[in-house]
Amino acid sequence: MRQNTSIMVGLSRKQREIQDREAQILEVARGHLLDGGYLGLSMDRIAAQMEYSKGTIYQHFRNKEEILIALANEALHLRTTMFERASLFPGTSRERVAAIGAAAEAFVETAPHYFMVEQIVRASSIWEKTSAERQEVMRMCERRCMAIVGGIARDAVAHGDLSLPEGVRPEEVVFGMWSIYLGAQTISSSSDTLGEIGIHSPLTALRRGQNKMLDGYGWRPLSGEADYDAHMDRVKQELFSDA
Amino acid sequence: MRQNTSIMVGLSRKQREIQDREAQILEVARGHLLDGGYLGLSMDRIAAQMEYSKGTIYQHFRNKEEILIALANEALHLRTTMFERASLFPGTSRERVAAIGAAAEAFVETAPHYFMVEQIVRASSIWEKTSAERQEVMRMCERRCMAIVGGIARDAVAHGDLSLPEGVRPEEVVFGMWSIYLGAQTISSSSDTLGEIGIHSPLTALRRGQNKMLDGYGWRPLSGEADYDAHMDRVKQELFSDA
Amino acid sequence: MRQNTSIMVGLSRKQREIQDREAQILEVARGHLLDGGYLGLSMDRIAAQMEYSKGTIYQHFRNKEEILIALANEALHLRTTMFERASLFPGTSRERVAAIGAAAEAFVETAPHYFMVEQIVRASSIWEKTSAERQEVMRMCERRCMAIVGGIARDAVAHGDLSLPEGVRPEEVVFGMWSIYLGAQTISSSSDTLGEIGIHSPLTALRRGQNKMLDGYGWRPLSGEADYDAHMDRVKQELFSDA
Amino acid sequence: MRQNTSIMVGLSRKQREIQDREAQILEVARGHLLDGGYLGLSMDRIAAQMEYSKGTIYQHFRNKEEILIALANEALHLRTTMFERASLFPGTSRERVAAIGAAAEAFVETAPHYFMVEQIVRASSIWEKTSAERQEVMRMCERRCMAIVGGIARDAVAHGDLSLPEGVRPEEVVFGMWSIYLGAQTISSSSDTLGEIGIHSPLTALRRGQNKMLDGYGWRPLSGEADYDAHMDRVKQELFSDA
DNA sequence: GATGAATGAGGTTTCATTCAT
DNA sequence: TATGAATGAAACCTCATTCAT
Repeated sequence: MRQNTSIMVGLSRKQREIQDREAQILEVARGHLLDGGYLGLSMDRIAAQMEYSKGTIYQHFRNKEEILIALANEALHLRTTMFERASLFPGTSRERVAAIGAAAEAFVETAPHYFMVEQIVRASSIWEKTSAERQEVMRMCERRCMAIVGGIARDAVAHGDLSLPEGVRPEEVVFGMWSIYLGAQTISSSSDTLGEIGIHSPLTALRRGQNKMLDGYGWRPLSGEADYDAHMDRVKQELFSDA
Repeated sequence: MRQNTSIMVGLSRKQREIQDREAQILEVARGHLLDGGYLGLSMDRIAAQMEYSKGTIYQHFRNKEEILIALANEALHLRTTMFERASLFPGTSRERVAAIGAAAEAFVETAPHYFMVEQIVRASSIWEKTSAERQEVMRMCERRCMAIVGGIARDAVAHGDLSLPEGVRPEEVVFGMWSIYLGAQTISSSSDTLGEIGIHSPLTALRRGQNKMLDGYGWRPLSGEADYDAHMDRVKQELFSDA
Repeated sequence: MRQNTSIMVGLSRKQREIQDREAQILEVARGHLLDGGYLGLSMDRIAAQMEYSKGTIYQHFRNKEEILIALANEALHLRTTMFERASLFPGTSRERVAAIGAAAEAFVETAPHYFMVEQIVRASSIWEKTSAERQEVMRMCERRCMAIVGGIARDAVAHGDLSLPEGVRPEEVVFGMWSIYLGAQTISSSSDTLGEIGIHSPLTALRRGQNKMLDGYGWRPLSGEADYDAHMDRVKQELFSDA
Repeated sequence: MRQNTSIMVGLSRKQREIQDREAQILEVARGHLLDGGYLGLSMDRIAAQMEYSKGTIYQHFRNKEEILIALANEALHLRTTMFERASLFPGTSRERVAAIGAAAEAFVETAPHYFMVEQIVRASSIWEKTSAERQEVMRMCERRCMAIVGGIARDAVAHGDLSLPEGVRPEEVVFGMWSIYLGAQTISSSSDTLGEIGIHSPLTALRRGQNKMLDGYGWRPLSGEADYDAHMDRVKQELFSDA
């Protein structure tokens, strides 16, 4: 998360403190966002909790939205990183998409605040106030994620694991995965009565639903049903259990 | 949309006026919500546009959140109604689920504000302020929607159109559909650069993705690929073109 | 000053109170402006002193600048009224311009805050934030003042008291008077060491300077030097001693 | 404009640098003042534009007001210099006063920022915060200007070009000129609708008004009306066209 | 029942100034 | 001597909510 560790080598204590301050602010902001949503995020509150003055906060972030965007950047950064690691997990193309799924699960589980940030940013109409350069970073990350997963799909096509009908682009398959994951995770995180309507294990449901979709597309499956779960749990365990 | 017309039979003129006013308030609120998000919703603004006083608004809704919940109720009500109509569309079980998909599409297309309301309510942490009774209405509607689509899946199982593996409940399939629709519609409505990342027709992608998933589950398909589109467009045309 | 007295007839006590509140706010604002200049004017301070809440102030004036403009309106209103009264003072045309001068003096003496308001408004770059309609009121008053004094000059020309050279419009003479009065009063109110540089009676100097200018233009003079002072003092006494 | 060049002779390089920096600060401040008024002047902004740190600025000027005063000093200095040059222009006493008028015009035209600075300093209630010694410099300059123009008037009296009535001091005539110039220039710079109220050439009006006043005082005139304009334009051309 | 003035906490933002490094 | 992070008071403004008429 502390993405600038390398830059910090060789700085004086004071300089390090300053570098850290930005990260601290974001940490606090993250907390507020988590238990208050967008409205829970307030410069006043951040300053109060940090025991810094409001002015100090403003020296790091020109306005509230910049904080939100910075958090979103961090979120996308983390997601991208996790997707990248997952995409390199050795195995068949089907195992590699599954690994991405595992990464998506791990993302929500280990960094629920970041998932929330993404949701809020998606919903808010804060884009006007935001500096163009930060916006660009966001779009870049989105493209990157798409590229990673899209690349696996293209590999699958190239290796003959997946043969798409005329006029269907690999990105479309990715869109399907993206949708089902986003939808399922949104529902899971916002509904507390899933059990009542018969969904006892959203995670199982999500995994199976997504596998069935890929099966439907004709993506060469693993040998047995249970293999998916085993594989995904292994990916989570090996790649993301520390985070 | 004036969903309570039937309730109003037998009320005095005065009582009808009151009922109407409530509907008017919600109408205005809906507009504000649409072009300003949650922050665009303000009691002052509603009162101003309605040419009623703030006090009057408060006589109908104890606080702002109540308005939001009322809107959410309307939204769910509409969705439920649309799903019900769709579920009655004659045809095979596979045609009937497809009809539900068509209803979900029509819902977003004809009532984007309601879709937005649902999103906002899902994201907000307003639940504490809300009267328990209104919350209950919301849950009821959710259950209802699930029951409708779940019913189709059970029918499919009963008719041998769909045979689920051991341990898989029909609700799980519905959860898959729900996820993919919610995810795809969320992405579509919040990202303006889908084209850039290779998704040129989100609707096509959504329909195919969902169909592939149902195929994957082994739900007896329609005879040809093109049939789905034709069928869904027909459902939208016949059932929801007026809304 | 309380320019809407007539409107207030027939209003309930409560309604009168409300009407008055606006006037009270302006009164307080006037005070702050007087001993703190533009920077001394603050919504918070007004609210504090009035023992009303900030919100209440904002219900009367959308922003700080509106208060300033309202004060400027009052100022111009008063000035216009005083000029009108002066212009009707019976006598020769030369006596009537002199009466205007007397009015200008009386204005600064009896309402120094309003003079200050005019100065501040003239200097500030607040014009963008201001509602167009209020701006128009200001321009109207300016035009009105010019018309009153210009009218006297035209009368003088018509009666043969003043014969202007080819190409000189009566408004030009008014501009001269306006300039000399504005300049002299500005200097007087902002310099506390005039004595040191040899100006022991700015008022005398102003009166004589302006008279000499009108003499220079060939405006038919009063019979003797001392007459001007006597006349102007009389005008001030008779028309403006109460204000 | 760099008024302290002469002072700088004999200083070490270091000392010169410091002197220069002070001048640079003022240059930047002048710009900000011009397009933002008093509120446009901010230590942060100055530091940012100078690429020096705020602390450094504070080493030169104890506070913001000191900067303002320094600018006012520069303004008065320039005005004094211009008046001095004008006062030395050869010719009759009437031509020399006219030359002062020309200088006053040139001042506003070539250094509108300084005119603005004078206005701001005159209006603001910043006097308490200012160091006494700087204030004294300001007063000195004011006295100096008065002395220059007053000297011309005294010369005129001495040469029999002007005979003032009993009890009228030459300074009074100067006060008249000062007033009319300050007033006319203030109006011109702050009113954008002079045309609408019949003042099409404020400069012409100002020149004539002031001439008529001096005529009224009996100051020996030039031979013809047009001579004034010609003379003043010549003074501006010869003495101030470079500035 | 309707009104809308009043409330006042809460929010964002700016800026002159200080001070440890 | 230069720096610029930190300060914190103070400004502007908004808005959900209450309550006397």
